[in-house]
Amino acid sequence: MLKEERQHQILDKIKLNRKVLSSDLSIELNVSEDTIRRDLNELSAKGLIKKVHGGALPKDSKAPSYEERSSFNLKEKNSIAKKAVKLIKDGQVIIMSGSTTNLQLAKIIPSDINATIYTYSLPIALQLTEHPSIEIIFIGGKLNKAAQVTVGLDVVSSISELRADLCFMGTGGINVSNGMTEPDWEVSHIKKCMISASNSVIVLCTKNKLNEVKRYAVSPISKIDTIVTDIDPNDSIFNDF
Amino acid sequence: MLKEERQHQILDKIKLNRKVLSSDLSIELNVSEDTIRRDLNELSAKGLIKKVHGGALPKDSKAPSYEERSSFNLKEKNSIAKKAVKLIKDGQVIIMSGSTTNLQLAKIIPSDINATIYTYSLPIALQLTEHPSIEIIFIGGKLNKAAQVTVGLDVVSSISELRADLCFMGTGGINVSNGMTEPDWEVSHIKKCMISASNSVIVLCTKNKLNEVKRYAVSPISKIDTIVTDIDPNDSIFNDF
DNA sequence: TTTAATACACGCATAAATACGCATAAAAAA
DNA sequence: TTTTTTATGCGTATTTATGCGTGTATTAAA
Repeated sequence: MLKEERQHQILDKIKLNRKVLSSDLSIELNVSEDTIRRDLNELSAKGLIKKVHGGALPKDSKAPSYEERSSFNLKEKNSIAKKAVKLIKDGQVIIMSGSTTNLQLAKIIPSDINATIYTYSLPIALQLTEHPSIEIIFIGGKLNKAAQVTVGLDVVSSISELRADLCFMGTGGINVSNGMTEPDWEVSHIKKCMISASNSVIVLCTKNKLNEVKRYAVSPISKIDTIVTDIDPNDSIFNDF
Repeated sequence: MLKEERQHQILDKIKLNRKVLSSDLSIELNVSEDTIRRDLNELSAKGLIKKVHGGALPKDSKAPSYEERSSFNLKEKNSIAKKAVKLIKDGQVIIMSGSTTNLQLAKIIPSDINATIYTYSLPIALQLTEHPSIEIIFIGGKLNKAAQVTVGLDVVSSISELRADLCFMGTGGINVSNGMTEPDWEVSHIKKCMISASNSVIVLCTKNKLNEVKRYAVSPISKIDTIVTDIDPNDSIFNDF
């Protein structure tokens, strides 16, 4: 039996039984436990399963939880948020997409600011409940558990009916020729709506997203009014822009 | 049984019963208490549970402000939630109002239950994102910061368009002659909608709410299918019902 | 407070699982 | 073909998981 074939069977079995033992597999597939272990280690390295002592389990389906991601690059995100918050003027209507950078922004909005904020992100809405004067409108729909944001047609149609002064959004990637891009189709669609609903579009973007290109286009660079980043303004990376 | 498997079962049991004893687990999982203790210590080191003398408790991870309110009458609320969770059948469509008792309920829904849950409460939705299989639909609208729920016309009209099997709701007060009542006009209106959208209405109600009467009527007792409380079924308080 | 009963941490022993080096077999490339 | 790479199995040293005994800490009862 080919190695690849065998590994495929292992994956199937894990999917079916939610657990496998190296000892069982060794007998079942007529190879030594050593070989099984090597298989499991490879599959684990590819992130397809979770190797444990004695066998393997299905990989924790949840992509790195929201909490974990929010601590990654926290310093940069905070510095971006600090710059972005200055763009908020009293009395504005604002749409915020769900990103950890936006969450940082929500945390630091000065308490004397009055504004109406539309969002479809659970953590951002929850954060904003601590602000004394901001009016929060939550955009309902089907919840994406991993990202803790609502998605789907309801969200799209709700946003289409809005009119906002500002819109803060995170991004999957951005560069000069492709503009803003997202890895998820639904999100890309929602962001298109956000852009057409807003007078001014502000993209919050950490260094690592710059010059990244994802699968689905959101908007050409020309439609973006402001990009806030954590990069030195003299950096050569800006030559293109 | 694999170590990881066992630890996962321990976590499930803590989630369900809000407490476990090392001695019980030892018998139940067929390992020595020593092993159980080592498991509990590991889970505790990972921050997943709180180890105490004799066993372990769930680790509470919510913001302290909300926590304070939740912890009032927590014991009673939890006992109500345990009874109520048994009423959930696989595949049902459920509406949940925003109350701390409902939040307790959301925490202990067994992970093998499949259901679609509509809610307009931020904490409940956030809690449900940790459930592996439940589909969550968040009902959008203007946010009430204190209660962390959406309110207003949007909510009313969204709920009116629904059809649900079950509806779990907290209440401001309930008695025989006035039925269910609420101190807030908007909330009373939303709850009326919930009732007409659901085939079966379940009211979760702590002792102190019984025989209370608030300003705005929601529903006569006749429209309520089930009341779950923390009171002894022989209590004289039930004579009227 | 003193005392008895549990629950606990620690060290050790054991068995199972694992990693590593090496030899060989199988497959692919030259 | 020969050479090179890859996959596999085996022996051995190491690591991990677990249970048990002992002394200590914690809790509850007297």
